[in-house]
Amino acid sequence: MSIQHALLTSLLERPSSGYGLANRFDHSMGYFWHASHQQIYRELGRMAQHGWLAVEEQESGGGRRRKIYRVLEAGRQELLRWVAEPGGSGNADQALLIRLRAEAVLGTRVAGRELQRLIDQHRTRLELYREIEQRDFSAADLTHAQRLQHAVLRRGILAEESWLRWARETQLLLVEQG
Amino acid sequence: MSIQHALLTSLLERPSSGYGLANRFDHSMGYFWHASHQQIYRELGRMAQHGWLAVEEQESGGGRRRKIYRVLEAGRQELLRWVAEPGGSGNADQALLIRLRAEAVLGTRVAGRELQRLIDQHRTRLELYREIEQRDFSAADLTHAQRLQHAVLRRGILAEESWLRWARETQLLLVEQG
DNA sequence: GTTCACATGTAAGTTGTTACATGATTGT
DNA sequence: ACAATCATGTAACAACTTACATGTGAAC
Repeated sequence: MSIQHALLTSLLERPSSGYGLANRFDHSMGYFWHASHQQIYRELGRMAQHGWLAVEEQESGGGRRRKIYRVLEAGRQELLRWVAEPGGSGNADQALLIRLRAEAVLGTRVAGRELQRLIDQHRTRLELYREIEQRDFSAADLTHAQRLQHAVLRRGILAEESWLRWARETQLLLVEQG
Repeated sequence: MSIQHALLTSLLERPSSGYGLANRFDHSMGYFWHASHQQIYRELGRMAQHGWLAVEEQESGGGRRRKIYRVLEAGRQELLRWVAEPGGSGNADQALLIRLRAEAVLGTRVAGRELQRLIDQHRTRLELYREIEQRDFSAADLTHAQRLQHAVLRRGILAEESWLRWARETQLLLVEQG
């Protein structure tokens, strides 16, 4: 459900049509998330019904219709509420990235708490994976099948290490008062 | 749809009940994927209908019912077909990890091609991200908002670098004849 | 006797994907 | 004229999540 908050963030940066949003989305959030245009149109419709967005229909000259969506105060409040709220459902790592982008446009400073929560979580998981690695894959004479299983575990370990490196980098950034 | 192939792989390693599968799944594939028990029961039912699995119903003594699923030849053939077939829909990175596990149990040696295909893809993406970084975030006087946007891009860059490190590690493994 | 792990399922709702459908503007 | 890009939507389906529902066996 945080696709809505990703869209709110994008729309606060600049009011846009669904089409324009889909394109910008691929460039600004595309590093970690893709949304199809159908998803975007559906969510825009819902958020307009909730009163989070204003729709301005343009019939610019001829027949080409465009709908420009702009975030209303209720939408901004919803985004503020969501950025400050910890966890929630769905992928928390992705949600954190959206929260950082949202902070950039809202000017708040609350995402650091969520970052710390996820750091603890990832650290625990990494420790677990390393224990499994030591226990099951530290022998010198592993079979080919075992080495393949090890490779799958390695992906998990390297992914956690990489995430934690990024998290430290980002934590330094949040501590500075820019 | 490759949840089916993940389950086939697990069941080839050991025939199990849906419940047992759900638990083992969290430990063997849990590094990159979680499946709820409802998903598992549904897919087991479908695969049994397809004739990929045999179901042995146990009414062990009293009333406790268990269904033990075992992979039939048709299921093994399907897994063989899928492992060799490139790409397909869904997350290709996750699918590769399942393919590696499947190779461990099938004894095939075809996943290397898919690994190379994904390496090329990830390399291209990483280059693109680095270009964006240089173009938009190499100045010394970035605002706080810009630095947050940079952090989001950094996650993408570090994730790609980490994936490629893993891929090189894994490629060496596949080249050795274990 | 009550909690925990085992074990399986239905139902409803949300989200995501794929296919189909339409029409205008811009550039060649 | 024709293709590409802009622009929006419906419909059907597939996948996934959450809640509800049930019952056994073992341990404490």
